Amino acid sequence: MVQQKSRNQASPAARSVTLKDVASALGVSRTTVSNAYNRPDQLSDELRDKVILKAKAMGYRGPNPVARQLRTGRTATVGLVFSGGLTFAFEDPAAIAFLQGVAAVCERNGTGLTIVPAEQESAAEIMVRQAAVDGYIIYCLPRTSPIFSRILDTGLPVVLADYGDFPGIATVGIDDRGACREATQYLLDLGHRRFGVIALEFSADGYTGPVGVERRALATFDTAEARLRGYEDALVRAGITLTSDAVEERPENSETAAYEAARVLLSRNPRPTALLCMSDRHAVGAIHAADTLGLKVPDDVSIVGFDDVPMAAHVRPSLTTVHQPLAEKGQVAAELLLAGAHPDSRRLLPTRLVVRETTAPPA
Amino acid sequence: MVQQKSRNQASPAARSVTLKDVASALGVSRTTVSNAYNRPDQLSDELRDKVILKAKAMGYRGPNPVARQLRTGRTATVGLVFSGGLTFAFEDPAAIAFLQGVAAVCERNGTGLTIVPAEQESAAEIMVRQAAVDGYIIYCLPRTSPIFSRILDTGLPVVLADYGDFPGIATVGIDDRGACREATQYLLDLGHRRFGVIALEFSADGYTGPVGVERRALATFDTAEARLRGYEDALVRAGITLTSDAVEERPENSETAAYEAARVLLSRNPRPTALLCMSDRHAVGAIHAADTLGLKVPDDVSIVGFDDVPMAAHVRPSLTTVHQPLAEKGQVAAELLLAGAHPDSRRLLPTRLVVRETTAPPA
DNA sequence: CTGTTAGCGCATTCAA
DNA sequence: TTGAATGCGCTAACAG
Repeated sequence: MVQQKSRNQASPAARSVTLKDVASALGVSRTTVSNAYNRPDQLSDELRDKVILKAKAMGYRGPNPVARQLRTGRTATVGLVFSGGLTFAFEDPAAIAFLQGVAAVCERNGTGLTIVPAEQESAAEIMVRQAAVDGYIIYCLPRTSPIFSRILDTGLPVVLADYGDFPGIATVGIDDRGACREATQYLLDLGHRRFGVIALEFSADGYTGPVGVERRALATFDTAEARLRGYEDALVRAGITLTSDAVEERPENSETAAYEAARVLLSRNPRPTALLCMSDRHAVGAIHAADTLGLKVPDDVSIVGFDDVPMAAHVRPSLTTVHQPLAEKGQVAAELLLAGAHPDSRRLLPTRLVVRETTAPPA
Repeated sequence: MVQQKSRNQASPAARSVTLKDVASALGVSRTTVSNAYNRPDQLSDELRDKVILKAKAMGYRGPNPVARQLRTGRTATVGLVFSGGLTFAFEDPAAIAFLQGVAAVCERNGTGLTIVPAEQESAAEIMVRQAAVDGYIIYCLPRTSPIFSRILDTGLPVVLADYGDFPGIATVGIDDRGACREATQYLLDLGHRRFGVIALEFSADGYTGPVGVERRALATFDTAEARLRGYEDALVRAGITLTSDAVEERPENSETAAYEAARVLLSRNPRPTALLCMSDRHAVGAIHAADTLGLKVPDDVSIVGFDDVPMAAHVRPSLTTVHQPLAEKGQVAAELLLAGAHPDSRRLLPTRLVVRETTAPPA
């Protein structure tokens, strides 16, 4: 039986040609072959061509990336961790825009991008263990997630996106609280006095319903808490109290979820004249709910979203919403990481209220 | 100056603790430490705990993934190559749905997913060289792209998505031609006789305008050509000829691009009573164009899309379109790859025409 | 249950 | 320009 010398290797794949093989077949040193690929200026064009040609003829596929990574200590790849599973991530326009920003920088930089799902914790832990990356960007992962500490354990540079603040780790985000304060103030200035809030999840436990102090105390997602505070800032200043049943939490960022929440809020008596939503998808669901309740937007109820995803401008009526630079957030996150993710890095990106058609003075 | 023994290593990062260090500090063998992490059943719980504890105390971060990859010959990561740049990819609902499918399978399988951008060819070649993956899924990359041959050169398993046919490589796709034939037949049955087509790109050169035989001869994207053929199949059978100026190619899959194309087509005399679009985004742009031209959809003009992305059901009027299982396509691609991407694998997924509100008999 | 041995494939000094 | 030597950090046979 024709058989190669048995190798101490697990992979059943046929042993392939290595740089060494090419070198010896050619009677040159390994260095020379390596240089032919990686440092063309270190040898004569003639020799280089000869090497490459021979390599091709022998079926050499070029330097093995893994071996190079081990040798150089760099993978030229960043890891991106999403919470809530990839299915969620790729359905959420905000997450996609963020991803797009990250990807753009990676692309420009010749850096790979590895997606690490954090849906099932067990799987995620394995992923983090086995992923060959030079650093991580963490998007929307609850502080309490075990993945979080796993990643920190790797000792690799980390950038956090959309975390209020995290001493000792680089972060990028927006002033959620200020943005929401501004949006609410706008509604107050229009004359609104009765408000309802459709909130994103405070904690990754699937809770659905009104949000009271106990609920907020347990918050592991900074975003929801910061935004709610922003709403309150403005309301309190106007002498208005937001009762817990004026705030409906919906863990899922979908139109459907918000639809139901809006129906709950709009059925209260007295009915709120304005709905503050923590995402545009929620806002769209709220518009739909108002519609089916026979309420006109914005005449009977004003609605404000958050994010300013492309859809916000396209729905009818078009959405008044807080614009945040989602793709840019991704870009900055990637840039920060590529620059080493200095622990003191803190980038706050600007937001602005975009007034469109879903807001008006109350009837 | 306190200085470690100089190391033959490029990375300026501080040398970190290795498995070997832990082993010697503990007076056990490297195997034992390795086993403590990878094969808990190979040593006593007691010893294992001792090892892990000591490792932690020493600041050992666990087995280095790259070293493991080199050693095992597996990276447990698949590469996903998109054409047209990531910015495009993450903006295109169809691409995202595909990605979602791929990601879901990877997640389930504990496999990483590395996105390889193929926007700039030079950068992409570098990426392919340096990416540590066990195989590639190629989505929408023109046959003529140099990346294509680079990837084939790696000798790694490859699965092609949405390529008509490719001898010797595993593929997954749909029967574009048949699906379009069916959609067209439906319009014919409604009584339509004058058609316009808004086409996706035939070749990645940015060409915009009517599509004649010369243009089609150069096609490097199978999808556009197959779909156009499908339209023609049905038309020819009905004795109708599609002239080249009844087909407007728009390389960009956006509402805006289609809007313009539709204005061109709907300005022809006689005006087509039906528009066949190769994507839902194109169809939505066409609806918009009809609207601004004062034409009612579907009374004055029927419009058919392709893909059945979520938006298709939500726009008003809701879109009659060809449904294709986008996420499932991604799933199958990933499954095929994980199963070794046998060159003979060919999976054709079912499509179906979803009739909604944008089609009706001609006036 | 534990240790010994032998590389995985490469890039990088340093000397010639 | 080129080559020899070295080890990146780990895992899997295999033997004890």
